[in-house]
Amino acid sequence: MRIGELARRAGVSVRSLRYYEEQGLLESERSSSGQRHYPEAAVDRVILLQRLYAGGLSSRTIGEVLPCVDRPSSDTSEAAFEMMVGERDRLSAHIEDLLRTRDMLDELIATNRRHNATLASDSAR
Amino acid sequence: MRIGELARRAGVSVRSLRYYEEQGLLESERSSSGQRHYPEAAVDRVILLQRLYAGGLSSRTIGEVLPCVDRPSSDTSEAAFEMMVGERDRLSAHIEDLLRTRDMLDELIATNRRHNATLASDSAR
DNA sequence: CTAGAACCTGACACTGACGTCAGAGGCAAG
DNA sequence: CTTGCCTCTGACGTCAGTGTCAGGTTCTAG
Repeated sequence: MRIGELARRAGVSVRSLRYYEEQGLLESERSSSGQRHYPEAAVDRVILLQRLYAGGLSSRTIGEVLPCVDRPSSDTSEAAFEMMVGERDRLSAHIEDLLRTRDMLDELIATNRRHNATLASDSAR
Repeated sequence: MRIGELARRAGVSVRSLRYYEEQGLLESERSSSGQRHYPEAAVDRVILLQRLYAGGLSSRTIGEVLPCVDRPSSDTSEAAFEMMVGERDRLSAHIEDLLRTRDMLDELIATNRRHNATLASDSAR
């Protein structure tokens, strides 16, 4: 398929796909006229990339981790595996932090609700 | 206290504090010579700001939400309260997304471990 | 054949919370 | 008074993924 279809099916912009290729994260075959062509599998690949980006991994980090995805065997660099584990831990810590922030927001919301309820019952008298 | 001490105690840079003030998120009294002075409470205020930033809120959004923190009563704009609830929901969705990403990473890690274990036992024969 | 959609490369714009530097003034200790 | 550290304003730099525009080529439907 060509880049436009891939973009639609993976839910990203054409610009992003070209960027991923530039970063070495997505391959394409070129037709004689220079247009990119992708296999079916590219859709899942792009979705995978999106998920890693969503996890806060940078292009560089994704590039260093991808070998573990493409060839999950011990000939895959040990460093890539360690990197992946490290990113998982970083992500876990980040999630914990976000949970704390959400808890704080929940407390603020509850406090506001209480105040409003109090004022409402006051004015109802 | 002056800006340097506040920065140290709240664990942020001096630059950030000035930025927060510029964004209307942090007040300071100025000495006759123009230096900023802060009360004790500023430490907690800055930590609160950091937590909101950590939650992915922008300066503008934080500014719109702060009234709920400073004056949690119904004279606080309804919009500010809605905004806070909206941000909580956005944050929840974001956390869910990160959890999915972490699950994916865990699967990848498990797959790699299995392959390595397999190869190790093969080579042991 | 032709119009229009899709594609190409290259490059600059953007966002936002800062880092960093310059040049100048402020303040406590010796 | 001076040394050295802190602070001030103002302004430009950064990063990274993506938007967007320009100017040109290619594909496809009719």
